[in-house]
Amino acid sequence: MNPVLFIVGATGTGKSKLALELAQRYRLPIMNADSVQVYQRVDLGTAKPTAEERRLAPHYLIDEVAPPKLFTAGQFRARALEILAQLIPHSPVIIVGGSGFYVQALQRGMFEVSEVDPQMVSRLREQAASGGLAELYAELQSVDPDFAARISSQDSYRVVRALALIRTHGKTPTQIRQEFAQKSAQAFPYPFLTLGLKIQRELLRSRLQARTDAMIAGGLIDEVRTLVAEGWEQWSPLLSVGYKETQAYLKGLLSLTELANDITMNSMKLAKRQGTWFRRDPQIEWFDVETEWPQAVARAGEWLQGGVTLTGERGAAKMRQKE
RNA sequence: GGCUUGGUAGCUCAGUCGGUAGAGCAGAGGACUGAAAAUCCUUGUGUCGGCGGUUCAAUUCCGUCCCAAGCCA
Repeated sequence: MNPVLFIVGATGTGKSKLALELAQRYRLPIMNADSVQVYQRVDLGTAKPTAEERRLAPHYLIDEVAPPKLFTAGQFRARALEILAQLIPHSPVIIVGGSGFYVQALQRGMFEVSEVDPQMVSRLREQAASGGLAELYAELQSVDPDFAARISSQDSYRVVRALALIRTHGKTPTQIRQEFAQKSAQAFPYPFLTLGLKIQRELLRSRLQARTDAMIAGGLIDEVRTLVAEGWEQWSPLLSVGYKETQAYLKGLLSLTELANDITMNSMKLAKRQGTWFRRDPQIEWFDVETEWPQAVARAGEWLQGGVTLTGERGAAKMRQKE
């Protein structure tokens, strides 16, 4: 069976560049695993591959959804598996992205629960936002004390999600997790290798500074202005790094210099969180983009070409596990 | 030149009626199962502008000098 190569790491490390290099060399398709690049019309601020770059290799799961629609990790997993089922019979696939949660969703599976009612969720969110969070957390504590203990009482996001699950399905997060644990064997049906790209922090900072300047010079502000004028200011991608700051700029809350500084700063914070996420995955093979790029390319090539037979102990073990 | 207000953590500032000081942000580390570029947790010793004086004790009071902003000449 054809193998899958994941390329992960923080924003600005060069994941897309590596993917494109490999895709061209071996004539392979690229699938996106970035939670913001799946959205249409947020192009400049997301560092999406350009139209030219997309001509060099087929890209999937970019521009999947238009405003005001949202895309979730669960939907990502489902779509990604559909697409892989089409592609894998014909070729290996490269999956690139910095959204650890999406990568995990694909590699390790998602709890099997149906959609929750969006209206109920927005009511819960409003309640949490208007001083009712403590009450909601207390309710969660009484229904699912184990889960409540694992999260912060201030974590409005998870408190709301937990209560939405409980009210929709009559099951607690703890129950859902336990049920899932018993049948999660076949989360990802293809042999895969995950490469992680790392970079020295100060180098990343200067790269992100340059990238921010290029985004602004390239028309980020106009991109945001147009979307805001159409009424999408609360649309999730417009609250992501680069977009929320530009919205603040358009409201006159920031100067142009402050805009650039804030975007770079928040990109660094994002990179830090992404690094924290991926660092805990012991299966990732890490390469420093400054000093180990050729090694990364070589390792990827070995995996993509030879697939299972040439990848040594680790790949073989993984393959046996998958069979 | 005179007057006024400031000078406290990398930044913005609070505070100490005299007993060597603490918030937010930044920075660092971490968590993470359907908005995840989200949401959240942990982490605060710095000649309290310099030098002198008073005092058992000064970042705090007094003097003086330096720096910044404003007002008056």
